[in-house]
Amino acid sequence: MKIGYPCINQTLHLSSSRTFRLASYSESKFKEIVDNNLNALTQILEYNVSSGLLAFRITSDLIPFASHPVCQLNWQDFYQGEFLALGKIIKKNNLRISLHPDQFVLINSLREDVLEASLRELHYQCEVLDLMGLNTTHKVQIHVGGVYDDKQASLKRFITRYKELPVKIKRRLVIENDDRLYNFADCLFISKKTGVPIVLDVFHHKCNNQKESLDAVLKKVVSTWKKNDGVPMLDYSSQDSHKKPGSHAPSIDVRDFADFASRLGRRDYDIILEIKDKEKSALKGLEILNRLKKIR
DNA sequence: AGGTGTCAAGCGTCC
DNA sequence: GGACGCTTGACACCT
Repeated sequence: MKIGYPCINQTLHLSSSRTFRLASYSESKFKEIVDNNLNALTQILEYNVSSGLLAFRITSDLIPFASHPVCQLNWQDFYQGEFLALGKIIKKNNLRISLHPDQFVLINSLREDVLEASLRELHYQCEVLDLMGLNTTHKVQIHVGGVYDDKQASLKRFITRYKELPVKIKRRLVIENDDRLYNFADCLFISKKTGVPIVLDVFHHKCNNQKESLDAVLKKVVSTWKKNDGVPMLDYSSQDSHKKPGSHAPSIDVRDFADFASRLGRRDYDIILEIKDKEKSALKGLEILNRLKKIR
């Protein structure tokens, strides 16, 4: 069982997701920012290793504009050495890595230009993992996408598009249930037709479900992950009690997490805590997992 | 130095 | 049909 957090570390005063405006794009600016981001990522991973946080989501902003036509530099070759060095840290310490393209990546879009941009972005994110020399247990996770006034047709379009993906993307892609449009049952339907593994977002599942028990859902989730996909990944967060349903808590709800963790049983999962104070909550989560392990 | 409007990209909801 | 939310940071320009 590994636990970690997404993208940003608040203890170290550095960022692996610095970016800049498209209007101010230049090759030197690009190199300056990417140098910074790769260096920051190295330090964040080292912090994670020394803290026992062995799961981590790398930011989509690591290489700004990597999938945009404005970027003409062959960054894959230019930063080959840096990527390999990062991969070495990851492999040596047995870290689990994911990436999560944001809301613009929609492989079931009705718009051709959106689909093309999405494929370019997926290609970039998969390439980052490839360049690090990582195997296919390191994943790129997306949501199913839009509904476009016809959920059945949009589900089917996702399936068709998925089947047409290049192997480079397909072997890393996993889907995640969301809080409004496509719930776990929808993801399972897609997974059965395609074999795509499912990242269960436990919090979204609470918001949007068909009354399946957590245990029943987890059992099904596990069956979607094959040997080459590694241990199933979960996203966890809890409700901000001061905000409307669906809002992420500022800090981990220790009791809720302990309750959730105790229901995971003996099966193995890697968990990303999507909580605003990042590594601070992840460290509390790690402590809870360690305590549970001792009791068992 | 600190404040703030804005940023490559989409979609759904609300009015 | 336009504004806003998602979820949020950080750039870039202003004072």
